[in-house]
Amino acid sequence: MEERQISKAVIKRLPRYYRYLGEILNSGVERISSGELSSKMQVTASQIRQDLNNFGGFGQQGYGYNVKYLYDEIGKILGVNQVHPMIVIGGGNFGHALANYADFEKNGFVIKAIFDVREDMIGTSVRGIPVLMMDELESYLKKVDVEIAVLTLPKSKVKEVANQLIACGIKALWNFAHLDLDVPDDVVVENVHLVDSLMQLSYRITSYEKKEK
Amino acid sequence: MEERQISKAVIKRLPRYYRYLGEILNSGVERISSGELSSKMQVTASQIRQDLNNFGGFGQQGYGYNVKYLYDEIGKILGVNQVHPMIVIGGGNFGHALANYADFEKNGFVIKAIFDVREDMIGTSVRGIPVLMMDELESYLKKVDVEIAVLTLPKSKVKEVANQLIACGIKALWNFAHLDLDVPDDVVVENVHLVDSLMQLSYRITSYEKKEK
DNA sequence: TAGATTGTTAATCGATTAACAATC
DNA sequence: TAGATTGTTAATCGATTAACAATC
Repeated sequence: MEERQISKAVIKRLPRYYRYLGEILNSGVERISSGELSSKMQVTASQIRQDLNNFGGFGQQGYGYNVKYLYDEIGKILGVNQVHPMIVIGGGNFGHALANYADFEKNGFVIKAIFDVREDMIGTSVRGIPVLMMDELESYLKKVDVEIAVLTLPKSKVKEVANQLIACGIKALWNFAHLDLDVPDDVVVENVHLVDSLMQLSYRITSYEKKEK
Repeated sequence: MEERQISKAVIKRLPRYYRYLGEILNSGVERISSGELSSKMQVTASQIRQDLNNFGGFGQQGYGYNVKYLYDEIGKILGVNQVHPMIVIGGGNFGHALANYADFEKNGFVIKAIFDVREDMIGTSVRGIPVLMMDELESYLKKVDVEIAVLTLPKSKVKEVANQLIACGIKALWNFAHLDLDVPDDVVVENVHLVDSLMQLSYRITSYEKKEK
């Protein structure tokens, strides 16, 4: 039950480990030491070992880590060994782009439907994913098992829709709207704040130029 | 010249302060204390004061902070008081979505052109933003001042294009491809790794369910 | 002046790095 | 067995929080 809380910083690094290990695996390498991985990834070997040991001992003294095994184990930790059915709310440009992006499926994130309010989208589909109307949402969620709802709708409507989704039992929101959602404890929200990301870039440009003067 | 290095954690919080202050400003509030802001934003008042004091004393004892002034000052720190001309490389779904997203412009991030290789896009435009061909890129960059290049092209082509851009003098890359770019010291890269974000969400779903058992 | 709240120093907490005994 | 490399403890570093003197 009560597992030790893993820090956010560690979780944030896991997908990157997973990605590098996948590439190393594809290149046919069988084993790797924390030292080798360290130099590839530009993090310390110590950090790699500490991070991994939060979840258990995946390596072997004198040998290192078996790439395939470690890759799979990190996959399990991240939950990408399972299928995560998703729906996209908002059939605008962003919703379309996400639905068209095949990389998600490779990791088990499967978009089942797109919801929108625009009536001219009735009957359309994106890469085989049907576009449904928002008023069908609740009945849809009663029939179909959905784990993650992706929010790509206008800021003004997000809160209302999020509440509706939560009321229907959705426990995970991937939020692209530029606001913070206030949700119950058992609902997880991951934000993608593109404007914030751009501002951080802008800060770094500005501060770099300042330093040079 | 040699300013004290501001930590990444602080920079990451600045856009959020900026957003909240913008909303508070719009609601007509003139002054705010770190305590009030603290309860709105769910961070400690102490952190707010520490963060701000990295850049100077923006408040006044006994009074708090003038919302408009603080908002503007953070804007300057982030560089959103300036115009940042951008180009988008990759006219696919994502490039289109970004070009259509008007929120960037509000903060000074203006997309000037979209570049693609697909010849059927010649002469087209998105919201008035022209789509140009990749072979025009270098001559375009000689004529037009561009600060940020947005990379929304297939993984396989990103590195090559990034090098080309850097050779043309671009100093800032906003990278949507799922790989880490290796760039010179004077070039800044901000990554948007959507798959990583989704995996973090997935981890939190999985670990939450585990705890509940 | 008294009250409020900042700016800033000190204390605490957590994360990263270093070191090394355990062990393959 | 000797060499390599992990798992893990200890040391360091940095970030957050608490406390309070300065001051509006």
